[in-house]
Amino acid sequence: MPQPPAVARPPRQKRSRESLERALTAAIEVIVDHGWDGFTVAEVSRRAQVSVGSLYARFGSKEDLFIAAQERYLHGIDEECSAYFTDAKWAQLSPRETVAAAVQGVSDSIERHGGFLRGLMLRAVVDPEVSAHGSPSIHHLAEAFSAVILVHRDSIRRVDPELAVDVCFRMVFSAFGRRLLYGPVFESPREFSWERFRAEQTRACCAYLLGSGSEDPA
Amino acid sequence: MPQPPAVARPPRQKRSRESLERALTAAIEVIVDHGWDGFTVAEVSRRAQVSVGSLYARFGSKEDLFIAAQERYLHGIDEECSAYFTDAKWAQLSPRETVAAAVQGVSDSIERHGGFLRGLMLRAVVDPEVSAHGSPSIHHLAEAFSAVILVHRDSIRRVDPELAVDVCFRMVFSAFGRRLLYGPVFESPREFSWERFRAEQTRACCAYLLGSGSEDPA
Amino acid sequence: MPQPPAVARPPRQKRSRESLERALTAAIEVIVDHGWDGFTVAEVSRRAQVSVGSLYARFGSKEDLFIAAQERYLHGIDEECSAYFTDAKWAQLSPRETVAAAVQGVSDSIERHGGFLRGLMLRAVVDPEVSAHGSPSIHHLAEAFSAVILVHRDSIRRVDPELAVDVCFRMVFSAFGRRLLYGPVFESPREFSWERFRAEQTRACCAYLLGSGSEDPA
Amino acid sequence: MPQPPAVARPPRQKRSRESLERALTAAIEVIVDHGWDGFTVAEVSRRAQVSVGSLYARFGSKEDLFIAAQERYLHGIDEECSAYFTDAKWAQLSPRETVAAAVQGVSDSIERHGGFLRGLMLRAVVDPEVSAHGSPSIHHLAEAFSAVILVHRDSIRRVDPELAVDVCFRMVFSAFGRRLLYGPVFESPREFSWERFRAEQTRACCAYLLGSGSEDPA
DNA sequence: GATGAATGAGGCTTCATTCAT
DNA sequence: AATGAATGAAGCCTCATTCAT
Repeated sequence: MPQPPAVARPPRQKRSRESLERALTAAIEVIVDHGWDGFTVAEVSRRAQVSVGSLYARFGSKEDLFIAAQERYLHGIDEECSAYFTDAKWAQLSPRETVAAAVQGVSDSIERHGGFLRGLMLRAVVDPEVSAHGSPSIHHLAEAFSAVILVHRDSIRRVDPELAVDVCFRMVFSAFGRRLLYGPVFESPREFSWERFRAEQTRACCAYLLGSGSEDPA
Repeated sequence: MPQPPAVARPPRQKRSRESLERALTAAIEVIVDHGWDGFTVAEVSRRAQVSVGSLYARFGSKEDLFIAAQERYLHGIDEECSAYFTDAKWAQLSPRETVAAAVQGVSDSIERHGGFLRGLMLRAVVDPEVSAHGSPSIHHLAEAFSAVILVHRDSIRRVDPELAVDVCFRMVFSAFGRRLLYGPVFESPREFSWERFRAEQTRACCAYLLGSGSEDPA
Repeated sequence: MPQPPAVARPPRQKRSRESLERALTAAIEVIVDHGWDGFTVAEVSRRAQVSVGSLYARFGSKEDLFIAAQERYLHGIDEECSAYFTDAKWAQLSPRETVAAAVQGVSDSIERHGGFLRGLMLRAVVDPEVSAHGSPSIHHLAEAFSAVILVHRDSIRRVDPELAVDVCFRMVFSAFGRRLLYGPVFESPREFSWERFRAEQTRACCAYLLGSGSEDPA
Repeated sequence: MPQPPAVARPPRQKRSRESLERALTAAIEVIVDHGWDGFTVAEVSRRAQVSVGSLYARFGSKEDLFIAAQERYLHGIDEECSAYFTDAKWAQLSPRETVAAAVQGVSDSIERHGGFLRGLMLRAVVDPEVSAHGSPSIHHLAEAFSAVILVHRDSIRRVDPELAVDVCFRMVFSAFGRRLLYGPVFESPREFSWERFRAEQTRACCAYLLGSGSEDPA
């Protein structure tokens, strides 16, 4: 599982730790509320009640501040993800139910953290550091997703089940990520609710992984 | 099919048409080479050998210049897309081959125009005008994709074949679009070639649409 | 009386004269509608349906265009003024009535042409050419104002009646001019209607020129 | 009496207060030396030895900088005005002398601050904020002018002495303001010294307010 | 360490004027 | 002569980063 932030210079005193705390919280809020375009050092300073100078003392640059906020935020997601995917419930699910629940885990996570993820994904396109620091959390999610499904490895009708599950994860993650950034009618005028979209993704994954029997009840 | 650019004020004289041409070409180049961040009015002016004033005479604002470049570029893609999807070859393909070729059409288009599309997609997240002007071309592609596959409607084992094909398009487009923006190992450390990725997308679509028989030859 | 425009290069052909005509009319309209800030060469060109090049061919610079428009406009005012102040009616008026009518003449003229005069006065502060070209018309008005009042020279209880009348004109012109530019409550919060203001100006002039007997009926 | 500037964000440190000081001083100088047209942010920055960014940190916009300079300047005038009109001398003056001194107070103030007032008045025509922020100081002057004269209310032969005095103030202020902006021969070719002009204004006011006895000693 | 004022490069846009057609 | 496209200097403003206190 990804580790806590390593970017910021570690603070020694309590007061310092608190203001670092506020800085990260504020940075996240700014991203959520105003997106990357509204993410200015001055705005974070104002919200965090931490001086610009301190921010630079701690983070070195705007980019690093962003990355630290990102790590902080993703750390939270990681824990959520771990909690979701290590629950006891999984043991009792059928392959099909497992896929459904796994897809739902990914979908929910993206939907719930949409505000921040928008800013993050936008930035990751352009800034390799952001991309590099964001990747592990997604890998972690991918890993968890794969693990629960691969429990049913025998039901997977693919030569390379690991690969197949990986492909599923990519499909699902891409589809929801895209929807998050561009809305439901960017690629196609047909509108879907988030739930319906998830249901279809699930069906597609089942069909791909589990093969026959996944057709609609005709 | 989407229409040619309507954003720029039409020039009257030949010299003028040439410089408009240069402006659009330069704008596209700048986006390809330096992305949105490098897309400054001054830079386009320099590359196009067209004065800033002329750009504003023609496009009114930086945003409009971007959109005009976008329309110009997408118009080219639209034509490519139309050419690809209206070819005679389609008549002779099996459902499975049809899906494969359709996926490949989308995949190739995205790969070939990756440079520009990166800038465009990045911008579409934030600027609703860009999004609105970009959408039709993707809808056009979606339509073409759907049309060729729906020829084999009878082979589709879904209650709502139109919807199913739409979902496929979204999956494929999202997956390739994402890979374009973030590279092959962003979501998962497992590396894929573009071709392999396409092959798996195809399998997934076949499984989802065509049902049994789509398993790997075990 | 001031002469017609001498600034613009005289046109030879009819078509030319017409477009020069349109240019001047348009220039005036622009000043009236959008003030000096909206007075751009491009805007005049658009309204006049005369190319920018032609405007420059004719007027040499934006400043000269403005001055030509000014002369054209003021020429009209001059004629109005002449008409007003040479009417037969004056012969039958008492000194007091004469002052009242003269003040009204000035007041009406300023009010009626307020739209253009605002732009003109604003410009005259800053541009000596504009000031120099505008002056004669006001001098003309001053002259007419003085002339009708000086008919009653014997009633004027001042050592230097010419000077006294001149002072009156300045007072009246300044007061109305100022009101035109700044509105009724700029100098003092007490509001006046334009008519009331004129009435008081008249009283002041009468008091100053004609002396005792000008008090309010106590 | 109008209050000191409230527009600029208050500085916390000494260095800061000094540079704010320099900014305002420089802004005023620029207006005096080059008028509104020369009042550019860059020029103020240069003169004040204060960076553009600092100006914006403090004033938010060019307009606000102008208004802050205006408030600063007018505050000085207000104090001068208060000093002049609350002096003990007034108690000993006759009505006629009082009017003369009051007119002189207005006249001197306008003459002394001509440089700045030109820029200010020019701007007030076009910018309602400037107008609104300038008005109170003139109202203050009007109030002082009225107060000293209304001490002699019994000598004023007008039904409404307050109104009459107000009218006088407007006449005087307009006349001097106009002369300031346009010079002595704009309305009439007859040249006057500033003093002579003031003398006549005084006579006119006396005649209007005090009635008979104001004739020139024939 | 912490603060927040100061810096100034760099971005967008306007518009008077010129000049090729 | 007439046209209107082209030019580019100049203006306003933002914001990442530095640095005096």
